[in-house]
Amino acid sequence: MTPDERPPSARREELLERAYRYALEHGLSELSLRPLAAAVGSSPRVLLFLFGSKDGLIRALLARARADETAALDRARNAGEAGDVGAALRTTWEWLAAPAHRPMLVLWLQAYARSLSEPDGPWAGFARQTVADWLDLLAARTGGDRAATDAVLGLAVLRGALLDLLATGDVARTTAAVEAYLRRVDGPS
Amino acid sequence: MTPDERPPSARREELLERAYRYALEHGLSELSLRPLAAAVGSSPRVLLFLFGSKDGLIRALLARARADETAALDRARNAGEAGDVGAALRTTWEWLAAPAHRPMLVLWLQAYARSLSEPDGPWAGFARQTVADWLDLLAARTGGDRAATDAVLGLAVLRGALLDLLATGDVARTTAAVEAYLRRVDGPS
DNA sequence: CCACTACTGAAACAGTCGTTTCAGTGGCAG
DNA sequence: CTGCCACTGAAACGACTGTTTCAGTAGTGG
Repeated sequence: MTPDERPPSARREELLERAYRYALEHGLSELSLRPLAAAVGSSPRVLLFLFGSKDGLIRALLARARADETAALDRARNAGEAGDVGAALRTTWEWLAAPAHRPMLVLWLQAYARSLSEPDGPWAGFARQTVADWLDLLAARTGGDRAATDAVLGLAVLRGALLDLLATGDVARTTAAVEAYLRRVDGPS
Repeated sequence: MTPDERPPSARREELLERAYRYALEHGLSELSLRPLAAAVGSSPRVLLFLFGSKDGLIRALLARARADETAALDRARNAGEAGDVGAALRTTWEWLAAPAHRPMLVLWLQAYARSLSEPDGPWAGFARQTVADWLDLLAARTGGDRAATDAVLGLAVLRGALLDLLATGDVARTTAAVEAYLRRVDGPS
């Protein structure tokens, strides 16, 4: 009998939220139960009981991180008029560049990288899914093939600038690059 | 007395090369000495002797990976005429999109992500350094401020498209996006 | 009161980790 | 032959890993 994870409960969600905040500070790669349990005021015994296994915990944390990402996705969806890819990109970049979101984005990149080198385990499919989510959003604003390519390119600009920003912390330089792109795609008018 | 790592020797470089190939298959995050030693036909004792510590080994592997990156950087430097950023980007993308380089690039992304969440340890500075290397190259081809921004943007396009490619494996779609960008930056002429 | 569910503490299990200790190899210079 | 040097094997050390066993506790509904 594989120990199943418990259905959502008050205690489970409280501990998940605290564990998520702990993961934002310490990263997911080196997470281990005993220090985590001590930090969130619990015990390894309880974490295993509520989440079934460490993999179950990681899956739950990844899902929690995806909830933050979905929030950003919705914000982009409601930005500007329908069909206005530029507005969606601009809004999303503002969100990405906000210093408060940096720990979450580092966590996101970690999960992305890990899911590439470990097709099995709780990380599986994270990268593929996150790409698909964003492309769906951006492509839904468009019609033809050329516009689909624009969505792929726009997403690449955001993600590449984000990589740069996370490494250097240089908001001004990376924002200038994103805006240079938007100026070209919107037309110089 | 901290156990120092030995100077380069025939045996050291041979084992480093084998360990590098092992890391390309299994990733760096979960690397541990005993399985690695078994795979490369050695023992933990010898790896510690030659590299001083596990951190020393990782530093050596990271440096080895950087050697591959430097090769790509030189290829970009020699592409097209001086001042032709587009040619450098195009050449680099061909290199990035080659299936043979994929394991190395996944490894690169792993190191990048890890160096963001762990400022100390052997990973330190990897992300910042790799960004700086490429920006130096691309910016050296240019003069004014606008061109510097173009370099940042061009690099972002490559890295963003690479993230997409590594997750989805879709060479055609990501290459189309990169070329759409190059067409705009070179001008429609 | 009683049974039931949800949760918890303490301790132990078997395994892996990086590293160290001790004791050697084989080869090559003097 | 002697001494030095690069390298190696076997075994152990203590710390840490996820997980399990056993034994509870608090609260709630019948």
